[in-house]
Amino acid sequence: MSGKLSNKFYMEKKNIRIKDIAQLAGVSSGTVDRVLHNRGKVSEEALRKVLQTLKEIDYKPNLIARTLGTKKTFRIAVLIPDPSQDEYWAQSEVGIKQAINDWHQYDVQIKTYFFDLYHKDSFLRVTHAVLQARPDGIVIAPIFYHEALPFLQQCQSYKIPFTIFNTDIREVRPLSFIGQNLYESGRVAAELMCLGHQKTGTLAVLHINEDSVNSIHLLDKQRGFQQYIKEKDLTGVKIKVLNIKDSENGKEVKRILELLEDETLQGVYVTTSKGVSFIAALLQKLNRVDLRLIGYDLLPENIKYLEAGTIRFLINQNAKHQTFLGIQQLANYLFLRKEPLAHNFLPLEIITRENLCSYLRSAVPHF
Amino acid sequence: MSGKLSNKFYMEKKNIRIKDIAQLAGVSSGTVDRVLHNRGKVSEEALRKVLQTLKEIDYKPNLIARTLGTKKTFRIAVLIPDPSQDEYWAQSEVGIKQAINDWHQYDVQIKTYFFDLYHKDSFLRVTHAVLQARPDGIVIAPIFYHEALPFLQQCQSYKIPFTIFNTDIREVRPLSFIGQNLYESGRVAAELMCLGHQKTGTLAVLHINEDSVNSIHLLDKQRGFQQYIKEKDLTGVKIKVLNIKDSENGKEVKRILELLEDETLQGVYVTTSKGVSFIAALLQKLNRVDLRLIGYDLLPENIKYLEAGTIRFLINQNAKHQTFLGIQQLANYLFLRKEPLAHNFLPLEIITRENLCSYLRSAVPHF
DNA sequence: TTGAAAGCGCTAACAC
DNA sequence: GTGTTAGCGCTTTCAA
Repeated sequence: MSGKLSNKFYMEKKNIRIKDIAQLAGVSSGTVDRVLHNRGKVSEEALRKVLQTLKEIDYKPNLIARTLGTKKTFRIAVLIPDPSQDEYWAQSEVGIKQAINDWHQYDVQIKTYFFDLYHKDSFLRVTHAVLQARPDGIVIAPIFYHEALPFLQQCQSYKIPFTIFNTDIREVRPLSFIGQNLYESGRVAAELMCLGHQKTGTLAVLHINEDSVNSIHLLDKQRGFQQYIKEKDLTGVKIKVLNIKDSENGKEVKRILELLEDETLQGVYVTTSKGVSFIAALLQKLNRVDLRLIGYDLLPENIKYLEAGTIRFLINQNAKHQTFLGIQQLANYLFLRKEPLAHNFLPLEIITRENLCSYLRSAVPHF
Repeated sequence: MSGKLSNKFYMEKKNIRIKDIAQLAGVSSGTVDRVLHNRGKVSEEALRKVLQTLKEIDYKPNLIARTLGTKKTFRIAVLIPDPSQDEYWAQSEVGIKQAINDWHQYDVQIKTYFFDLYHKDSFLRVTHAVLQARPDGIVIAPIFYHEALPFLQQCQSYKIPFTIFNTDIREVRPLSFIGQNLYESGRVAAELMCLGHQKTGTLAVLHINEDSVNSIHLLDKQRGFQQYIKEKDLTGVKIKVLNIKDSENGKEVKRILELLEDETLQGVYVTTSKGVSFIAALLQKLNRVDLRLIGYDLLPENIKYLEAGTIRFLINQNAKHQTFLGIQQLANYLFLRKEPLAHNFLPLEIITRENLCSYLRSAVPHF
């Protein structure tokens, strides 16, 4: 340290190793290791000495060496709906693929399990298969609440750590949850809807093509939307809520058309990622592109209408990032013992025609 | 592979090691290593054999083992303006601190060099100090173009890799550039400005408290803003551009006040992060909060006015993330030999009152 | 209960 | 030119 004054960085000392601690404490490195991981079998005396030196210095283990030392290979199961059924989940799968790519070389094996987006029994089958496989960790989008709950409780009793994304389940304590605050999401939509608009007229909230299971969550968005309007004291503004189970169904389409014919209608907020392009198509046909249309996610169809100007705003839920992060956190936990944050609420990204390509360009970070 | 059928993951094979390649090619692992890093001293014959097997299999080196094997400690110099002079650069420093924290345990030493935001000679002094220290890599915000250029060319001739962030310098080929597309940034501002507004009136573009050096870049924003208006064919909209060198100066303030008294004024776009809170304060005083005010960055002052509703939109340049990413990419390059993308244009994040806290909550990812 | 030692996959120095 | 080998810091096994 004294002889290298020409080196601007000389003040940085090398990290302390287990060996150093052992030396300072007057024990062997094996004993230090046992203390660090309290694997027992350490005498009072040795324990005291090691803890003492540990207190005096700031030991940060070399995670890389640790990783190399433990030859254990981890197996992670990822459960999401079948990507071929839904563009949103197709994006999620992209995140999985990226994570697989990142971790492949380190004996972290990631296996994907798809279940049918519309059939709970398919989900149940998959969860059974996962439990059979006894993975070291699980990453899951628990969109079927009632079926997911017992499964996750089972995981807990098996001591299999899991991270949850997309849909929160409050009853279980996951290693971490990754998602967005849906209430705030609704508020953001309302804010964008009202910006520069007149203080009268009708706004519509549409829940399209979603299972009733999910609608619990969609109600959060709706609440946020309504609450914002209420707070702004926009008493001249009426909010119509429509629940469209099946946009292919003629009767349902008729309800939508009726809504769109409303002369006082100012804007439409679609709470589901797959619903908004359907409305956009209708608006184009009806030549009502003056309406302010707000929806979710950078799905190919949605992007098309955003670029065309029919959709004004998309709030990005970033399924790719959510999924990637979920796996990343679990793998880091297993592999490097890094505890993730319990709750990771991703930012509510506002996408417009003009900032769209800045988002399309920027990939999920690789590490 | 055959005996473990009960294991759902059995099909995943273990990663190939150098030793395996050596065996397959019928040479020693030393030779394989020499080929992989083309350190020469390999016979035609051996080279051929190794390359052949390398072609047949998909070898991904274990970066963790490599890291542990190379005992080299890297030294990275980071150059930014003095954080105490400017909140924007204070955020940048937060990114540095996070990176230091991440890399400390792996013998990647990061040293920060601050220079005076307003004095080029201070920058020159700092660059000399950096060159003296001969770091293994440099991360720099080259806000003084004419001074930075020769410095970076010097770095190139010394073969010191560097990443650039915040301000692009096209003449040199950095390892990577991290920043935003400023032209698009201006377009986004214009889009947000026009949304739901009437098609007549005046819009103001204000460059506040920036050196002429930076104004080259601010002009990009201005161009984007103007171009958007032009494309929209908003012929009734007039754009006033003001260049305010010093918002403390009475004369300059007067020019601003004159502008704000303009009855036709609809909105103000401030291209600099530190200028917008000054305008916001004025608007509050003049009780002209109906004006749409758009600025940059989540600085404490700006956040205050965004929450109050005086600022409608902030476009986030995310100095923290830019800086963190710059260091991250350089360190990964030195340490793990991961080539970053040459250009990393970060997304143009639109911040409103309602999505603000979702952004404040989400930290720069740690890895 | 403890220390010694092998080994994780790779790098780099060193003989031959 | 080539193969061998000693680490990197940690975990884990095995004697003692």
